[in-house]
Amino acid sequence: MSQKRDPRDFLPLTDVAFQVMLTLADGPAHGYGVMIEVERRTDGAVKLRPGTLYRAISRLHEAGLLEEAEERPAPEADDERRRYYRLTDLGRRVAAAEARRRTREVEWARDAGLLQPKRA
Amino acid sequence: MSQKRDPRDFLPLTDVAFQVMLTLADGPAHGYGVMIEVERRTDGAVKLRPGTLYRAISRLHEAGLLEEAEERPAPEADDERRRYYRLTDLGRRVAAAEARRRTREVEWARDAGLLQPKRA
DNA sequence: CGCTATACTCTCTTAGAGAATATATTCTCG
DNA sequence: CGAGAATATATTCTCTAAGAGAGTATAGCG
Repeated sequence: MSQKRDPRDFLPLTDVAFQVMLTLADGPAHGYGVMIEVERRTDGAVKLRPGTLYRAISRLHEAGLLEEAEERPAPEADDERRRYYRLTDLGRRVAAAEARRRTREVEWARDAGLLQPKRA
Repeated sequence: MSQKRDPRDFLPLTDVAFQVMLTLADGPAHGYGVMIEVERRTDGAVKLRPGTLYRAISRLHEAGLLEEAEERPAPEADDERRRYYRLTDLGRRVAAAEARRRTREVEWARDAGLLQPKRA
């Protein structure tokens, strides 16, 4: 039992959901941290607003793709208000499937001449 | 004047919009053809419904990313009901920018260990 | 006191899902 | 051959889901 659902049943993920899961794939993080990290990584191009972020998190939580992490950083580096999340096993597989799907999209873009060829 | 807008102002594109533009990047196509082609390329994983497709087309059209093409296939291969579209120059640049953005996402996914490394 | 960090909620608008409408052509079967 | 089914094609409508943006709340820090 437990999880017999096919990761592909969850695809395609929205861009926001994928960004959140990508951040969590590096390890547990808290909501505000995800917000900052996505903005940093995308050079400010993708900006998660609180309404967008927290609702995305709660949807992913309900879908069983992420869960709250109990382990917390050492107290001197922590802030007790934070709520940490991490990907579930299913979540990681879904994120991987979505990454493969997007890889194919990018390859089509390359084939269509929208990108530089892989190696000149 | 004409087009002085930065392609990045249009990002991020939704997945549907990107799929449509990716199809048109191969050359002009008509609505129904795009629908079939996206479904084929994605092995049925992404299914464009009429309501989704035609509204996406009309949004992209209003935004100046695609335009109607006058050239049509030879009459014996044509169907006069069809309406052909093709990317504008701006549209092609926007699609390319989106493709680069998505390339970066996929690279993050790889760095996070969600995908097989580039070359074993 | 005002700023930053943090979480959460509310409303408004946009986008996608899915079904329905319309019509011409082509295919199939009695 | 002719009727009816299926296909090709475009468009519209309503319902739901998702993102935008602003606002609320609170604690700590300089």
